[in-house]
Amino acid sequence: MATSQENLFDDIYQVVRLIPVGRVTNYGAIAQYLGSRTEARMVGWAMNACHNMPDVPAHRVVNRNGVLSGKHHFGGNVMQERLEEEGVKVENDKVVDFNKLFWNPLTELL
DNA sequence: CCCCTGACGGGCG
DNA sequence: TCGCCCGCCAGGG
Repeated sequence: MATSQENLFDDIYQVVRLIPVGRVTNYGAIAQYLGSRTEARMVGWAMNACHNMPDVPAHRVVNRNGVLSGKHHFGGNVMQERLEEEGVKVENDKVVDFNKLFWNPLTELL
């Protein structure tokens, strides 16, 4: 513990936890919000380690196309059902009206 | 030590 | 508008 890397991961989880219900965001937005030190891939990588963080709504994080790129990691269509349960319509593994449901930490959070 | 992959994104042709 | 390539960081073989 006390490693700067964990701090970075925790920072990513922090932002993801701030995502309101019924809203979705993309990896690049989180990375950009944290700074250039983080890249979209790193966010995804952190999400891969979020298995120890049940409070991290990783299902609300999709790619810039609004596609549930990480749904495969949730197992079956858990990610999709999770989003629909929160009021987010998902069709063809893609978030409907992703443009409207998009939550930008750089704009809405800051 | 070297190579490849990965829950991505943006730029160029 | 669609398709392809490069870049970024980290972990595994």
